[in-house]
Amino acid sequence: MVEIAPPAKHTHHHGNLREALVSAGLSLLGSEGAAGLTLRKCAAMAGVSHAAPAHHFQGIAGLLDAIAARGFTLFADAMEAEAANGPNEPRARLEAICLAYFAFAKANPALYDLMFRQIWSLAGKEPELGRAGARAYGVLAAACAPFVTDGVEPATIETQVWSLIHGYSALVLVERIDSNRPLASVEDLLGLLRRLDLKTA
Amino acid sequence: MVEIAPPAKHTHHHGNLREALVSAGLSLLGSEGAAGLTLRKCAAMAGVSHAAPAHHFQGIAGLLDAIAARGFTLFADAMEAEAANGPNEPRARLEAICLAYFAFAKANPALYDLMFRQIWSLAGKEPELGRAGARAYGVLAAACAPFVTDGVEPATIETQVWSLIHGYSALVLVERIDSNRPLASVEDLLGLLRRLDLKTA
DNA sequence: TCCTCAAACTTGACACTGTAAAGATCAGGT
DNA sequence: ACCTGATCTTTACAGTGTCAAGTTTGAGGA
Repeated sequence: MVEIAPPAKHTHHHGNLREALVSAGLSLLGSEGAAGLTLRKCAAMAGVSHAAPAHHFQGIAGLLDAIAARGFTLFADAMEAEAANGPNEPRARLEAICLAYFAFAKANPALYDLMFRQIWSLAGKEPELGRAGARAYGVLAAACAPFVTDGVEPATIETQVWSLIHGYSALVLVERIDSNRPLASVEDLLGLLRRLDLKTA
Repeated sequence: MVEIAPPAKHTHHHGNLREALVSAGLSLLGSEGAAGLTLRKCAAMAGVSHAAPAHHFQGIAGLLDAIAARGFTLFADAMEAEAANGPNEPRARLEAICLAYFAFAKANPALYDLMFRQIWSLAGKEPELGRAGARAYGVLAAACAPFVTDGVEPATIETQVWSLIHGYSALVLVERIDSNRPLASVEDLLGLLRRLDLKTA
């Protein structure tokens, strides 16, 4: 339980409390999992009283939203980086992004879980979370675009790809259902994507 | 908050407390969502003291496991029923099961969420939950069998199908990520499954 | 029949959670 | 200089799960 960015000289105001609380939350999520993410622990890490986070984010839901928004930003960054590194060919690009998607979920299971839990509760407000989520969606949608053949909605391809990789990630995080028959590898999963038609325009 | 199966004449022993607690949990999950599922509320519904559930299930995790196990049983029942009603043709059967899968998730969002959350924490023990989960997996695996062509592992097809429908269900429960582009319909999603090869043996 | 004893449940306490109201402190404008 | 509003603290409270210790019940043996 290390203090994150404590004030140099103790003033009453923290200076960058919002940032410190989100960082503390990400840290707790990584070290202790979802159960360890607490208003009071975040407050302690940031070196403020336990009621300070509730004040800034008006309740724990707001803090979770902010953490999830940061998560989506990191998520989009990771996918974009992977896409930029690989070859500029549609199928390879899509697969690279899917692999980055899965790698992120596997590396940050509690955060990934929180992200998709929080984006549900967002009822129109919390624009930061909405924007971060939309950006992540955009990265994947762009990779899907070359596979949108004439007469089919882009949403169809996007939903198919997103469902497939999200479902696989969720199932892997959850371990296998039937321990007698373990899940296939990511590469095997992507076999289904290779059946998508490439637009021939 | 209605009492479930209260004892006719008040004896010290409840008689069928385990059953009453699981039913109470399912009821709470349906009416108030995950946040409303509480040891103490379940106890009140079953007409026992707040510590009784913890005694039977040694902690709330045990109660959640039992509820999730019941959920997987209902889940497998629903998929089997749908498969039995439809035509005995591989593709139609697989699609019917996927639609039943999605319908169950949509009808019982909190329960569906709990099921996949709990099956993760099960560390080898809690055989009831493991068995119920394996049965549900078996229903879907059986529907996948006709698509297992020579040279590919059954787990590959099963993982592809399970990931696709689970991912879609999870995304729908979570609402759309980018509200500017809503998710495609289930039927559109199943378009990807129609690209699977049928075994020609 | 009565006794014993283990299991089922209750009671009471505890630590911890999020929330709310009210007070203290500080920054900045007039 | 003084007010004003935002920031943070203090204090209190209801609710959560868990634990230890006590009470009741029912079943099985002497």
